[in-house]
Amino acid sequence: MRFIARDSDYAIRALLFIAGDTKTKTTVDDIVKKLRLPERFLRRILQKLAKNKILSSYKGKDGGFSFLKSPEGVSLADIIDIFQGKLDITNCLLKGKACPNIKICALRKKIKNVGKSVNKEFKEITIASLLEEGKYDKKKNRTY
Amino acid sequence: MRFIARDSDYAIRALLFIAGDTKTKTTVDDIVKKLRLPERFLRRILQKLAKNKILSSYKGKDGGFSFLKSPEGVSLADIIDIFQGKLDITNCLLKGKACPNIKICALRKKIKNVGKSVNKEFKEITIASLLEEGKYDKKKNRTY
DNA sequence: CTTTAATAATACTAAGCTAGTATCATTAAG
DNA sequence: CTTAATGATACTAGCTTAGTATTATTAAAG
Repeated sequence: MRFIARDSDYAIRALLFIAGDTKTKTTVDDIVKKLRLPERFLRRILQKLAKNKILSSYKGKDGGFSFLKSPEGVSLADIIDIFQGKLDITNCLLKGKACPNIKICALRKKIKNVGKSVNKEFKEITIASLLEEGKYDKKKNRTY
Repeated sequence: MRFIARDSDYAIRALLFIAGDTKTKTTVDDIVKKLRLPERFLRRILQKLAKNKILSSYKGKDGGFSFLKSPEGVSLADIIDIFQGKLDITNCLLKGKACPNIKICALRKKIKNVGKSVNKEFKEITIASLLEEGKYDKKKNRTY
């Protein structure tokens, strides 16, 4: 089972790059050159991040992307929510059909609770916190 | 994001039925009639459960399925593992390609930990424990 | 020793999802 | 008005999911 889809993953990489960038506006080309991600795909990802008020986008010459929310305010939970949907979708798969246990379902309730706790943990992982760890690694000559 | 795929879901329903069945061997037809699940699909699911030593299968007349492990020993983690693969697959999606942060990845380490704790919680949800709750609901005229 | 009632193995398939690509439109600076 | 950026939208190959279909095997019972 995979927690992180490719678009979420690329989004996080890109956000880390933008957060660590010295320029006030970062272009898609800058990110692509550094992170070697597929350009058009990344464009759509950044567009989605802009639509979801994570980034601001600026069209035209000297355009690019910058954070709208601060990196402290952007968590893994937010990203996963945007690209993969809410974590706690644990609906009954037989809904509508003749399900013998339609009224309550102990299992689903339990899973929902697990989903909630995962969500809580993911909320604590922010772009800012990851960037901090990234800086630490920079000393060892590792970049994010 | 979905935690439980359809085959896992059907597997759990079927296991709950088998665990609660008074017969020593339960046939696929019995389960299909009661739970209204797609027969051929369910067959393959039960075969997989047998291959994975969760159930014993008996061919021929008077054949059917029964628990090999006890229902106490079969957890949600086991089922998900069988049908959806291990929970903590958080490999770097850029592995092999030129990844700027190939050596360590703080994010992935964190996610791996979340995966581990989910796995722990899923290990505590057993067929037996779900059956207990089912029995409680039976008093309210609800069957599993 | 054949019929019957069960599972086993394996191949196939339609629909939807994932991870992209391609094209054209819009915008703003200089 | 050219250039350099993003925006919107449509398309697509390959994979995954949720099944179906077919043929083989096995064991009990008459």
